[in-house]
This record gives sequence, C-alpha cells and structure tokens, in this order.
Amino acid sequence: MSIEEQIEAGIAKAFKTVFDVELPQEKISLQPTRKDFEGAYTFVTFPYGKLTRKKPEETGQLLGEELVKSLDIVSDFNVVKGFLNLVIPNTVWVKTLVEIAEEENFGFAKDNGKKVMVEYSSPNTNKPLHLGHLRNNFLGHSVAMIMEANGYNVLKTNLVNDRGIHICKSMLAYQKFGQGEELGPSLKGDKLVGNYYVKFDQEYKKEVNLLLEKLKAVQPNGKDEDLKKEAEQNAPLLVEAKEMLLKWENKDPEVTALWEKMNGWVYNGFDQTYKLMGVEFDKIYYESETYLLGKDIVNEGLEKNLFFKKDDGSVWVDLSADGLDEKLLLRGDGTSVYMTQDMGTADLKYKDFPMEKSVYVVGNEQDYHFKVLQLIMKKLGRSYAEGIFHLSYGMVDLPSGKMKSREGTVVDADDLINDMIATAKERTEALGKIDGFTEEEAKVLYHNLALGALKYYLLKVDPKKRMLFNPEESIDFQGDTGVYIQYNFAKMNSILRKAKADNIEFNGRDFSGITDLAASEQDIITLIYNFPTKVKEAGDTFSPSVIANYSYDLAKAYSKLWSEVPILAEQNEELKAFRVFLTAQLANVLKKSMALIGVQVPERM
RNA sequence: GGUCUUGUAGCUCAACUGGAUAGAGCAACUGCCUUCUAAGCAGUAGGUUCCAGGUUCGAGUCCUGGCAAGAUCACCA
Repeated sequence: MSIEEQIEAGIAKAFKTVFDVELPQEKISLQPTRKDFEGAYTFVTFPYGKLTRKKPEETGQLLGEELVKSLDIVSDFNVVKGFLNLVIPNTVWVKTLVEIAEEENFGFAKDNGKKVMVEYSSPNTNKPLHLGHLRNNFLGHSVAMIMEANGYNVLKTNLVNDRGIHICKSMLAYQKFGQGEELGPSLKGDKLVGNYYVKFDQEYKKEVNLLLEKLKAVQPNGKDEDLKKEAEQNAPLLVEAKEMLLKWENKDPEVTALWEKMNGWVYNGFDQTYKLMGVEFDKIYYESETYLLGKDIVNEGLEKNLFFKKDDGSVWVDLSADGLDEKLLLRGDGTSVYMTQDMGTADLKYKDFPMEKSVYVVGNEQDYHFKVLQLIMKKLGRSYAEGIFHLSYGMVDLPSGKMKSREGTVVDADDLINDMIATAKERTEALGKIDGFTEEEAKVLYHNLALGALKYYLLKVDPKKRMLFNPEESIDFQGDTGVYIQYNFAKMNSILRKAKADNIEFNGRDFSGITDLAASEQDIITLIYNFPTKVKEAGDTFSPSVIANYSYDLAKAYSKLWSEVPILAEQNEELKAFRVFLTAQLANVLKKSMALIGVQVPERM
C-alpha cells in the first residue's frame, strides 16, 4: 500500500474514532504540502465542518493527534487554518527509497493486456519534413513510449499521404522542368521532390496571372474575385495535374512509374530524417492503398438510415442534433472524400490491431474532422469508437506567420537539427568539455545534446498551445532546457563513476541509521517516489509535457543537492554511501523519464 | 456569423484537475569557482492570472456575458 493510501485509510478510520462519522476512503484525497510549510502531505479539512460539527482548525488538530497515535508513518503534524500538514519521518523515506531500488521496472505499469495504436508523422510525399512535423513526430513517438510504460501493447503507425492532386503537382513539374534529373549525393530525395512542388507553384502562379490579364481584357466588367477564381481553375498546369491524377487512378503505366520513382526518392529522404530524429514505426499505411476504403461503410450507414442521399447521388450525414453540420461522406460521382477514406482506415486499423485506444496525432486544424469521424463511428456502433483520441496540437508559427511549403517559408527539419548539432559542438568546445572524448564519442554527444534540446523544447509545452519559433534565436542550452537536464545526469554519473572506483558499496546496504535528511535529499526522494504517478498522469492525458516538466524537477533537485551537501567528500561513511545510493536511484529514474520523451542522457559532458 | 481552442511576470512556460502567500527559465541587477563538472548555485526586482458578473468556506482553475488571437465550418486532404 502506498504512503498516501495508508494515510487516507488512517484518516477514514480517524473520522470514525474521533468524530464517530463514516467517511469512505474514496472521498479522502491528499495533496502535497506546499514548500513553505512543514510536512509532506496535506489534508484539507474545510469541507468537513458539517460532518464533524467542529471548526476546520479543530478538526485538523484532532485528526492530527489521532493520526500520530495510530500511524507509524506519521510522526508529527501542524495545522494552519483548514490545512492539516502531516510529517512523514525520515526513516520512512529512507526505507521507501530502499524498496524502490529493489523494485524491478519501477514506475512502469505491468502489461495490462490492452492495445493502443498511435498514428503520427503522416507526411505528404511531395515535400520534406519541417518544424511542424518535428512537433508531431516527437509527440507521437513520446506518447507511444508513455503508453507502453503504462502497460499497453503499442503499435506505432504512420499513415503516409502518397497520392492526390498535390503529389501530381510535383510530378508534373518534374516532368516538365526536371530535364531528367536523377537522385544524386548532393540532394536528399525529399528535397529534390519538394523543389518541384515549389516550382509547380511558381509556374502556376505565372499562368494564373497571365490568364487573369486575358480574362480581364475579355470581360472588363467581371468581378475581380470571380475572374481570379476562373483563372485559378483553368490555368493549364492545374488542368494537367488533374488529368494526371485521373491517369494515376486509372493506373496509367507511365504515371505510375513516375509516381513510384519519385515517392521512392522521398521515402529515402524521410528514412534519413526519421533516423536523425530518432523515431520509428511498426507499421506504415499508405493512402494509395486505403483511399478506396470506406465506401462499404457508407452503404452500411445508408442501410441503417444513419446517412442520407441527396438528389445528385452524394451521401451525407446530418449531425445537427449533435451541434455540428451536415457532412459529405461520398461525392455525387461516387468517389471518396477524406472522410470516406478515414472511416475505412479506422475499420482497417481495428482489423489489423484490435485496440482499446487509437490515438491520432494530427494538428488542430483537423479538430472538426476527428470530432465528426468519432461521432460517425459511434453511430455506426463501432466498439473502438469510444477509444478514438485525437491528440490535437497547435501549429508552430514563425514570427512572419504561418509556414508555407509552397512559398519556401518553412524551417526544414534536417536543417534545424543540423544547425542544432553545430551549435552543440560550438558550445561544448567553447566550454572545453570534450577532453578525453574520442571523435566518435564527441559526435554522439553533440547529436544527443542537439536532439535533447529540440525535443525538450517542443515537448515541455502543452500540445494544445500553438507556439512561436524564432529561427533567429537558437534554442537555449541554459536554464529550463534539455541540456540542463542532461548536464545534471552527467554530474550524477560522474559521482557514480568515482564511487565505483572508490569501491563505495551501497547496493543492498542497510540505511536504517540515516535519520536526518537535508531538505534537498527529502525532496529528491519524494520526487522519485512520484515517478509512477507521473507516468500514469502522462498516459491518462497523453501528455509528454508532464514527463518533460517532471524530468526538469528531478534535475533541478539534484543541482540543489550538489551545491548544498558534500557527496563523495562527506566524512560520515554511511551518509556518503547513502548519498551515492540516492544519486544512483535518481539517475536511474531520470534516465527512464527522459527516455519517455525520446531524449538520450550522456554519461559525460 | 456558428463551433472549438488559447489568453498567467517584458519574453517562453508551470500550477498535482477547486485549496494556503500563483511558481520556474530567459532577459536585468547582486553575490559565489584553492571542495565531487559554474551548460551551475544563492539572492533582488518583476503579477488587477484579458475584462465584468456569478457559484463556493475558498476561483488562474467551474458557470454566464464580453474582449483579443488562432483554427474550422469545401463534392480539398
């Protein structure tokens, strides 16, 4: 039984013995005591005045006296207004830490027999990955690991958008302007293809302007808006791209071959970037294979009278009763729309991997889409519908506004990571921290520092919030950063290395003689003790930020300890061993928690 | 216009799901490297938690109404 549970049970009992009232344990909750007061846990007595017929202070006083009497783990208490602060003796904390050290897989839940699928990344194959994708990938990968730590069997998936008009645009531009360019060593495949996507847009805009001039000449009285629309629709490049899409759908050999060739280039590039980012997938879905799915489900919905057909043959669902609008599910010509496809894919996913929860890491511009998707699948009676969770995250904007691939105003993922690596190298060398490192070790360190800084930066923030990224200001290496946490881990490791060299034994040692703890030592133990709660909270809310912030707290606590008490320089042998032991436990938990946000911690830096 | 999200120190973010005097980092200022890594520690300053009501013993957190920013409301994906 956890410390909290023991106290809660004790409080329930105390209500009975002191006030002769029944208060079920579920109704009792504790909170951590604020730093400025003595104690570890606080019980708020304000709500129980009616029950005890006493003032909150008095209720607290009487409960406190009873708890000290009845519970070994409560040694003292104090009452401030309606707050009963309970003191847990140091020996209990020390004992707790020893128990934690003996626990295998501390903090991680046992296999719960449940499955969860996490879909993330979901790139388009017409352009390279950018900063927005980094947020997506880091979130998804981290959530997958957090769910695993919560006992789920996790399948990481990637739904690649490899077809559609936008893909045809880059293909067409390549065909027209590519002059047979082939993949070379100087340019990654995704970049090569991305360039043609930009090229398409440039040429297309020229055509639109040209056409607009002509239209204006012919229809001097036409509204600017209408003419522009007409020009945009009829520009030859777009018309050709549409034709190409039709050819693709009809499996035209030439178009298919080009499509395969260019997508191959892109995947080659993506693989490099994914590797650089440190994310991976268990299964990859391609929209080219799923885009025809879902039509059966549309028929099913029609049969069940959940959907309806309009005169032109298009199929809709009326969600106005749920506060939403009517939504198109199938075009008049019988072709699929996005929603058709996603309904089909939802069924396919469940068929492949019958899961309790299905997480979609997708930007918040699709909030409406996923709300509708879940609602429809619920109406259709899909058992998995309840478990659909759209992990909606805010856009990463630049000071200049939105990132736009077509206009080239994006922060490229590879470039950003490589810049960060260069910065890490520069900083490390300036600080003279690489003495004794081999070239290979130094390279690994720079990579870990760069990725750590970047991942922490993107994950410590609540996903819902949109964020502003200023490329002019590099991501910090000081203060509340990934590097700070890594640095403190390196310090812990330095202690452990030296302790080993000095043959300081701490495993399995009896620390019952430790009765005095410095405030920073006690803080660290409580933090370590809270690890399982944090893992659970992060899993329940799909929030890597919980883990990121927790990791920072751990690092900060050690930094404080470091400056306040001697560790290896401690004269008392038992105390010295205890502090090394504490360091070892903390390092262990910190490494685990950082791993949950995908950050590697260095042994030395 | 409807719906959803966000609004906390100059800036970037927290706040244990309704609890005590709202906490960190950056930037500014002041101390601290003959002791285990100063990518650090300690301190000073910085707040009408967007505004106005309400519920409650108690509100940054819940409700109502505003204001501001963003997203979305396509036979695009």
